[in-house]
Amino acid sequence: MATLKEISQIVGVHPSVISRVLNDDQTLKIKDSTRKKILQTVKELNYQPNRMARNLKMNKTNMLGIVIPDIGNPVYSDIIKGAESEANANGYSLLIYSEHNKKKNEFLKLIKDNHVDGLLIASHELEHEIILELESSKKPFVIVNGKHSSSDNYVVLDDKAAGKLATEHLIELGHKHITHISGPIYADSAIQRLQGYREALHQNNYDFKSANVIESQYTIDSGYEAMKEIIKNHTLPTAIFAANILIALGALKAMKEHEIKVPGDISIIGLHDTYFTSILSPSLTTIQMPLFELGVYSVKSILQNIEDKQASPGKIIHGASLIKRESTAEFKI
Amino acid sequence: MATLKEISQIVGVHPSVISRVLNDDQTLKIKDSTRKKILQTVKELNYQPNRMARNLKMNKTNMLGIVIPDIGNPVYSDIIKGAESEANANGYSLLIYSEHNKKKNEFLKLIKDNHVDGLLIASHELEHEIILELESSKKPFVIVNGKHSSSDNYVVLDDKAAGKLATEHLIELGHKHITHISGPIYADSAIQRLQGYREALHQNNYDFKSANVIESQYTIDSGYEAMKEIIKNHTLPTAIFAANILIALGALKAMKEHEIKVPGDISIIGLHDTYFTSILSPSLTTIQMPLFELGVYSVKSILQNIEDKQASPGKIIHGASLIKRESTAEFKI
DNA sequence: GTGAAAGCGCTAACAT
DNA sequence: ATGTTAGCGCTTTCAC
Repeated sequence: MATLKEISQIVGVHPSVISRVLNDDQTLKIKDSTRKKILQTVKELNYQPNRMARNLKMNKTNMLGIVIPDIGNPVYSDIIKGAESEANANGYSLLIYSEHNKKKNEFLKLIKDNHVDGLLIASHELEHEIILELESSKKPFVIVNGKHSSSDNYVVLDDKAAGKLATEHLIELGHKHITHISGPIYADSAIQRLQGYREALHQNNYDFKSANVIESQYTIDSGYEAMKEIIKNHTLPTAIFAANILIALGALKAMKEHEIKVPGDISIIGLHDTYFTSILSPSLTTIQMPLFELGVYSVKSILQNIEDKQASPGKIIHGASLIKRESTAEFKI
Repeated sequence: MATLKEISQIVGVHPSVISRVLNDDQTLKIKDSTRKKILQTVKELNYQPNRMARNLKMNKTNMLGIVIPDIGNPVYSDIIKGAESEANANGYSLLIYSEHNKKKNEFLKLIKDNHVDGLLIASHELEHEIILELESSKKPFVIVNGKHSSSDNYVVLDDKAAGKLATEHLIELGHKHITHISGPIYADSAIQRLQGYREALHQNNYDFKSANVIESQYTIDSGYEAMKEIIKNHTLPTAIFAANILIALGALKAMKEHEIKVPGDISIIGLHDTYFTSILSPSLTTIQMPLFELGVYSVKSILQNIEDKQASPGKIIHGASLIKRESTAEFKI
């Protein structure tokens, strides 16, 4: 790879001039002929500025990091796509840091050793000390899809509205016994979705019964276990609102094993839509969330923070829409 | 963030000594007391060597890149997990470069500007000139899950064996009319899988008919179109071997729309297993491929190349196994 | 046992 | 209109 020095020797001009030409330095006065010559040799030698040198000099890597629990989770791939698209549009690239298989909180190194200029954190288990460390690092960060008591740097979805929408859909279909398989209660998203469920019940003069809420992780396995518990311990509900797509998949699996017909015996609606929900049999009714936009806005927020040196306040990305498919049907006695 | 210089001032020793202590320089002779003092202040100040400076000095980023067509594709997430795991085990991190939404061949920049020390390329559309550019860059690269006529740096799966296994399964179930929805014929994986299909037919004294092969992209939409074409133009087969999981999903969708029962009317087997195949109704019979191992080996190969300065030859990762589920059944008249 | 010096490739402020 | 200089933070070779 050619260096600035090499180019300068060929063109017969000082390296710094080349640098200024390539970086569009407006204050630079230069003859058109030399500029041409420079640009031509740069092109001929296929010159590419050395990123490592540039980074060191400018104290900037033009990389953003995104910390996610698991790269295989379809919810995150949509967030990533949004984040990546916005990052690229601004000359940044996105380093995806998947936490499965890593030591806890190891992601802090990304910031501490200047690997990235800013960090999106889409991980729900964030301890207070971690936030403190992040803040002391002076690098911008934003908590994506979750809140934390000790930080205002967050971007979330309107999970409450989504939970309400899901529950209202089941109510409109005439269901009286609606069970909610919630996410883990330490996650703000789970709390909000549960809250939406409660509000919908309340506004329709339904009693909220805590026995109708089963807590689960946001995983297939955990959703499966939750559904088995519902089947074992309770009188069967006629409808289920699963707080997450993976939970819904797990619940479907359990129902299939127990030969519970969907939607004949039980209707089910899941939160988050993904590319295969329409292919399931029955196809799954879902609440679609603006995950791409969540990623986009999170990056916007970080970039603004990088420029302004001050964090933007917490933000909610609205927009949750019902996608009615086959897994929910009218309640019939 | 503290720098070496700052530490050195506190400890009262030259920066270079600190560097040598931290990098375990065996030739360094130093008093135990000063070493202790150094390590202690390093810890107290939470010192982290500046990655950008280190990169420049050592001409090395300790990053590997992986170029994939689409981050949402479950096939790639397993490869990524394997690659990441092996990279991390060797002190490298993995930069995921998803090509959706990017200019073609833009990934070359990753290498040219020294962003990464080596590149895994899991993209099927690789032109000859790109290979040339890669080779002229002198950085290690490996083509993952695909071959290319002009390079020996590849790691592939045993796609032929997988295609054979899938087809044999259908033959054993008594099917006579087996249609193959193949991948795009410019992809080596598609050619190999088709070859496996042919071999299985041949060894069982079945005629190979080109009319029984429909070409598709490795996407849901394309698989859907391919299946619709089969339904429209041909006498229906009794079994289908889909060259890829997404193709299988698309085919399932088309069959569902046309009220074709699986496996009652048509049996279907897909290549690649993923987390939700068992949850589909009917659950999908698949050929599971060692994708994680593919990722692991690809990184091993790159790292060896970085050390030895010479590429390892092409390699096939064996291991394709049938996972029998509900979507395939015995042929009954 | 420790220090000094050089330099990776680039950019930015200041000279000429 | 172009050149000079300094320095980002680190590692490495050599000197004492």
